[in-house]
Amino acid sequence: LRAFLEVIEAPRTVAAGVDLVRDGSWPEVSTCLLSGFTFRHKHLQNGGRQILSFQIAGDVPDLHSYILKRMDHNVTTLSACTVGTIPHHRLKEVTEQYPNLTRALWRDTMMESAIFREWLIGVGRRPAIARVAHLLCEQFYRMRLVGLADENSITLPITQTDLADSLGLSLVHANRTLQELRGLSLLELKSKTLTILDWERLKELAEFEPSYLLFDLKKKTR
Amino acid sequence: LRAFLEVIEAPRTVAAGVDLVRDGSWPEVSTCLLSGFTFRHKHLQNGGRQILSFQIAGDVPDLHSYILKRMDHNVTTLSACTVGTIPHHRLKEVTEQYPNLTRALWRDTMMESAIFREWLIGVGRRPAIARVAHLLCEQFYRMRLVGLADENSITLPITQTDLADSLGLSLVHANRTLQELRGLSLLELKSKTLTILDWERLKELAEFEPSYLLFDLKKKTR
DNA sequence: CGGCTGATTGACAGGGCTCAAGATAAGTGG
DNA sequence: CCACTTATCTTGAGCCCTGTCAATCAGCCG
Repeated sequence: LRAFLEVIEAPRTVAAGVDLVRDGSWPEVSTCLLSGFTFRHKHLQNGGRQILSFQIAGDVPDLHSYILKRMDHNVTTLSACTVGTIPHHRLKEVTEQYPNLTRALWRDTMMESAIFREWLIGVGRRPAIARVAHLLCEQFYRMRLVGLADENSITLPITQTDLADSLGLSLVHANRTLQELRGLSLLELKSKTLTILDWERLKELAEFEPSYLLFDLKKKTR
Repeated sequence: LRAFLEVIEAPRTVAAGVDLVRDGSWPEVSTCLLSGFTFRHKHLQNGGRQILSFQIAGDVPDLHSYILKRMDHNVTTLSACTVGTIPHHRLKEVTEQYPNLTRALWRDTMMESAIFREWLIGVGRRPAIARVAHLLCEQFYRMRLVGLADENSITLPITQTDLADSLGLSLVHANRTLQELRGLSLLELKSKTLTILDWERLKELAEFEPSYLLFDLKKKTR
């Protein structure tokens, strides 16, 4: 871990809405997100956009450019962020030296893969309300895991447009679905803050089963 | 690579429709698919099923149980298969010894991740016909890459039910969409064989851009 | 020749989309 | 701190893509 921290160069701040990496590019460095939010997304020919995932502090949103070389989507800041740069050649050095570090990064890739699978399940088979609920559960849970949550709320600078583009919904429908969740007194999402009002019922509605976010823990929390 | 092949134990044949690994289990071994087809999938409470990906010869469908320990979905044979077993402890030995092998496996994980992203884009933002077309393009292309394709056809033992569950469609709609593609003379899918009739038009309809399936190739084929 | 699994069809309903305006909130320059 | 601009959020209306329900056909196998 120490070795990994060593290869992070030059932390800098970036404003919201800035592309960190572009679709189709061949980066020589990866980026470690130290604070703030970023998201991956891709634009389609028909003008649509699909958001693929959100990253929080500690994530390396474009780690895969180290392995796959070519970016197949964009990474953009959702809020103002602090990011550090990791040159690929340095990454190569430390991963060859520390197999444990490699395994940790690989695990990170695996967990992200698990999140993709969960999203796919949602977009493919869950009705809109469960989809929205699930995404918000996931976000809350992940941030709680790394200590970025208050008792029952998190900072979440996601607009309804972003939500819609993440879940394969239209903006209008995302809005109405959110209103429905609000009407059920399950949660509140306004001014960049998500507040969970009834975790148990929300979890049930979303069919949220957080084990995919945990690593090697036979015991589940909450 | 040689080291990797060494750790594959006891190849055996498995009939179609058999679960290789179950959701929620904690396997001690992974499986290498030597011939045939498998797929990952997960069942939902409401009776629905989402297929997450298909594997072909050479893939390790449950590699991630080595890293994440717990399976968060099932892996089932789609056809009769030959599979080899890889004990996790052996995998640990060789990956610690050969960083290049680790990188190759990691890359495999990354590429699968890229495929998940592509599926997510499809299910989230593409209309049914493009979704079906895209999946079939992908399957054809991948099999061609590893030499499992004829000039313009591949063996593909996918039922329409499977197709529907992969793409977040209903069986009925999958059927009609397939008929539409057939009507456009773009492809043919019957008796476990997919035949591409007009690759260019199909590719265009699907917005299929195969670069996400390639590794470190600046030049694209076809 | 029954018994299955898989493919098709028809009819009908509904969840979610599109179009089009407004209403709010947030951000900015002066 | 205000006027103005822009981003976000809401609403209403109408329709269409896709789902559900229910049968009917077709192919394969013992």
